[in-house]
Amino acid sequence: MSDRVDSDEADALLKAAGLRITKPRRAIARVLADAHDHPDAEQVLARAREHDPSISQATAYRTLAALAEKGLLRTHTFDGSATRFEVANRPHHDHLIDVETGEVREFVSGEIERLQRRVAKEHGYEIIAHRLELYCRKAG
Amino acid sequence: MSDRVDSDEADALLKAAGLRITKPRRAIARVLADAHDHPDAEQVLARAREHDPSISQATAYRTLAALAEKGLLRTHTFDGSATRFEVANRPHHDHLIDVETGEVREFVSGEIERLQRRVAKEHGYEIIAHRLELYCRKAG
DNA sequence: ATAGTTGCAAACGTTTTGCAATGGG
DNA sequence: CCCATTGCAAAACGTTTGCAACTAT
Repeated sequence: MSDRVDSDEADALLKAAGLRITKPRRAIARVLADAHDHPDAEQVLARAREHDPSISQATAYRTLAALAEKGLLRTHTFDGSATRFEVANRPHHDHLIDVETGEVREFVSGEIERLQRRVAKEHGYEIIAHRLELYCRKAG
Repeated sequence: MSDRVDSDEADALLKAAGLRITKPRRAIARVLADAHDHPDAEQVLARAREHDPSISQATAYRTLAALAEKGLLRTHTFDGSATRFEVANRPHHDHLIDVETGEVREFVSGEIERLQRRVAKEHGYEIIAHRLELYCRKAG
């Protein structure tokens, strides 16, 4: 019900990373906590500057790197483009990337995951993590 | 038995891409045909320069881009680092990575591929390419 | 002959870094 | 108070591009 929840989530990210809580970092963490997409550093910076216009590019990159290094953000490098970020505490999903627009859709397929486990098992392994990306174009 | 095979393979790559056969391109294609690893552009250039030291960076990038665009090279972008290349004339496969030893096994699952196409179709897309990596540990 | 290709160098987009000033614990 | 953090600007990095000279067909 209360907005405080979001603010707490942002601070929690920073604390979990062992980072001092500062105004720029709070704005950046807030952006990530609120994001429903997979923004790259430039987009994170632009959004954070709506809260605090004085934030520098360097701080955005440094904060993102620190959070990612501590495992609090997941990073995706779709093809050769800019690294995109998302908070890591959300349920697993895979990605479908529109190669023409760069749009990213999330999906989950229990069947695919089951088959992945079967493949792993056939090789004598169990899956710790996986990455599945579908590079697509709109069907004609 | 004969070395000519390699040279032909390099030329075949260029012809298949509809590119004129030139000395720099032949050297680059040769490097790719001979590669047993996944070199990035800089490595391809360095190796090609052993055959022809006058090759420019621009030509390396342009040739790699042309071959990749025609589907004759596969590209991998591990993390955010430089794009790596490999000739695409080997059958498609996915990767199972042993997170403890780093060993990489290749596998193919027609069923998974079929489900991938179904997922894409459900979103109104067709798959251009995909990447599937299973990070595993040996089953207890 | 002529369209495709080249090397060079400059530009590009993303990310990192050196530094002096600032500010959080 | 002290060290982490900041903004700035410049540099680093991988990659692309404009251009005039060259070359395969």
